[in-house]
Amino acid sequence: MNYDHKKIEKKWQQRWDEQGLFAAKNNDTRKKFYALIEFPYPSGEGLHVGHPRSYTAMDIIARKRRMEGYNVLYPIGFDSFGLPTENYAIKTGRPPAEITKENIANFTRQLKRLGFSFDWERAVTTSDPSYYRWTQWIFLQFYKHGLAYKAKMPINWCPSCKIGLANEEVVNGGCERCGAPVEEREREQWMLAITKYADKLLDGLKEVDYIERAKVQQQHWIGRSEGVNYRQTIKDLNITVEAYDSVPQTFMAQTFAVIAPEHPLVQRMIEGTEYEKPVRAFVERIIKKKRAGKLDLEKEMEGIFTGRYVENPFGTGDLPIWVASFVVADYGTGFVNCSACDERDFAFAKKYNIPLHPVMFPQDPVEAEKIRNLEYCYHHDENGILTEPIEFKGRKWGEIRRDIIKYIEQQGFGYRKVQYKLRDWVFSRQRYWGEPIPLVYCDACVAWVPIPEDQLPLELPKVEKYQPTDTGESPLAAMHDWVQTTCPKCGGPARRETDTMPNWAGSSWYFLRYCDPKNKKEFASKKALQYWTPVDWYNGGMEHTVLHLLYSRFWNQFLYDIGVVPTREPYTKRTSHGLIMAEDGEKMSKSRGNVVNPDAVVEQVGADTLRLYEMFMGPFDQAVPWSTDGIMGVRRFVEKVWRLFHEITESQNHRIILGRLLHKTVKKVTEDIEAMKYNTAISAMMIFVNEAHATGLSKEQAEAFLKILAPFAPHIAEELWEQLGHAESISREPWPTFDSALCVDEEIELVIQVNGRVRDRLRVAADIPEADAKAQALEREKVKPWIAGKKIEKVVFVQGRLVNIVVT
RNA sequence: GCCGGAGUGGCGAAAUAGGUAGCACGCGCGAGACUUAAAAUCUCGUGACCGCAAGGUCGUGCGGGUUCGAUUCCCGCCUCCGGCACCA
Repeated sequence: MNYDHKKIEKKWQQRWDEQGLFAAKNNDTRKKFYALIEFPYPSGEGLHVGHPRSYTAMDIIARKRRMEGYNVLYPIGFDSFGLPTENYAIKTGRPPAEITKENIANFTRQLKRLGFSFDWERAVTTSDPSYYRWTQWIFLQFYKHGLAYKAKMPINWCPSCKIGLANEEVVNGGCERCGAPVEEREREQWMLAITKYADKLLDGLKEVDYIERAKVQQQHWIGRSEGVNYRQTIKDLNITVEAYDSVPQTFMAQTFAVIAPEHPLVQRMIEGTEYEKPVRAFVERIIKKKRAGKLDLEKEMEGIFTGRYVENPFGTGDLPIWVASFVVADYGTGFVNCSACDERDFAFAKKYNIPLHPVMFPQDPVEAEKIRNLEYCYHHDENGILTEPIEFKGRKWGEIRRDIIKYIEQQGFGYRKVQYKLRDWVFSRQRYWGEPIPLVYCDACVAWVPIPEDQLPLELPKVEKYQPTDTGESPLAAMHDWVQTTCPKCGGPARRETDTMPNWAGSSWYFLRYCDPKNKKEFASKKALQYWTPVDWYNGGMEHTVLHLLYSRFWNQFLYDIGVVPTREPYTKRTSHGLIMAEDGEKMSKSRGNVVNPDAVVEQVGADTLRLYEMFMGPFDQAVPWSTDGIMGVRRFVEKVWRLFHEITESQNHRIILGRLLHKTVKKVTEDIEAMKYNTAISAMMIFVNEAHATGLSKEQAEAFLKILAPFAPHIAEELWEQLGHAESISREPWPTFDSALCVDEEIELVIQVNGRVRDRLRVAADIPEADAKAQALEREKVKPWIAGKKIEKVVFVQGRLVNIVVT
């Protein structure tokens, strides 16, 4: 019988579908397991070979868990709002909803062909009104709790996409999607106050099991630092200005201050003075450069004196205020006190001949002299010795942080302050294809009024044109009939918000909807959430670590705080897969023409082979290049399995050997799956099959092997399982167990070393006594020449491994 | 610059509570068997150098160190990938 992957795979996919085999049950006494992958964006290009890497990995986990007796939820859905579809709509004039429907149909077909054990009955689509009704509802909860607010602020504006971008969407000063240089623009934007959750998001990381890289990246992104804000006054103007300092140990070294070019105080400081003209010119030039994204590239720092001084709260003289290019406007106060103990400050002062006053020195007197002479900048050294203030003279920089902050507070110089790099989330988009923001502005109430919850969803109206307007408003703004409405509160005239939500919105809570996807009264019932959440294991790409992962944690924590979800953290465990590169080692991309189409692969070699290959190609968390030859090797393995079950008959005399190997294989596969070491798990199964070809195998052995193969290659496993005479799906079988005693060899190869070099090997019982092993080793013919005439210092014995004779 | 991760055969990679590196597995390549032939399949070989061979020497990015023994641990570098990037 020939192995016909097309026939077999189709047959089982249909059967699984008909039987609803992978539908998760909400009311169940079994222990639950919630496996999650990042749902795809249904692009016109169809599935990418990168998708199955993550999906197969979690499918293997999900299938194994079912066999281990868990009630498994492994859902799928579509993150269908977003730019590519809208851009395609602009180009073709076709409604995005229509395009999306087609793309989803195509993705569904492609995903089903790969045999994933998704619960298709729970599939959600973020652009479906029955779904985004609840996205809007959650937004209103944010609004009602004061965490959604409108602010006029400079946003990252992409002139090509005509859209405002979140900080996270700006890559190297360019638009993440189209690469065009990003400009700054003032706009009224809806913001989500994620910074209010900075500490909670940080704390939550302690209680979750995430891949270390992801934790570190999130911590970095949140960027918490603890320091002091100095209270000080600009001389002659009587303006109070604070300066943030995260390294206050060396505050006595401060000799000047800098302010960001964008800072509103700059204008007030120079108004009507001789500095007004040059400073204004400087500021304009720098801001222009910054907007063009050209400032970061050249590391050169520039500045200009404002003619003003800030009163030094420490009484060591007034600090001249400079406008400096390197000051970040929206971090801290945008105003910084500078000293010899910071590299940038030091370089800046040197460039403009501003006096410096070091107060920390190395213990080495020669080096200390160099610091006194300002030869280089000395900073952040745990062992640096302070000279000022007098109360801290002689103490080490690394030991005085707490004390000095206390001192600064006691003296009234400033107060303790925590800063974050995290900024609030720019939540509105001037686009059509997103969730409408369910608020209306009422002139009479002078406020944004929420649409009553029972009137949700606020559906996206059909428009004629999908182009953003020239003013940068969304196409919805041109729909006057839609925009003009009445205020739900006072009944007076009102106008709708025409901005929509970013596509991070729908994906920030989809894992909750999966728990109860058809619910019409709530976003998910308490009971369903209680049972399923948190997600036990979430696998996804590293590229989503500071975007989707952080945002969805934020939403979940907020929903927890208002009492509508049962757990603080949404995901217990987070792992990440490596990228699949093209055969040439480059990133796969349409423009390079090196994209591998999964449809063609499945057609040619079958879904089981593709799944196995993607798991076998290399370590799961590492980037690996695609290899057409490599996939043929895996195909050969699949065919070998097929032949094993059709051609090889049992041969009694080798059953013992194979039995041991089977136990070892079951152990290896069982453990490797948990550690996501799929490549070595498959290699172990290959070894087993190679051996079984030589020795034959019994029915029980064949069955056990099929069970461990099933999560990887479910179609062929089902088919062979059926051929062995079983009527029930193999996915209903219990996961095989192994006998630890049978996983160790009785006989081993003992290595004999002389001075650490292998000179001989011999087969001995695994539990050979130390004395016997040593005695035998010394008597070996191959060993004798190496020890003859030499003094034996000692003989090292490692149980089950080696004897090492040390001679001199 | 800072923070992660990684450097091992012709290639993807195995092996790290220190213990046979690469006869884990797979690909590729070479030879052979089967075949009229090809494909498929099966068998054997495949790090470098020396040697007819037995065998030996060198080899896990580079330089040191600890150890009977280091791909694994420590110190100092180099290169590549990912992230952050004037955050005071």
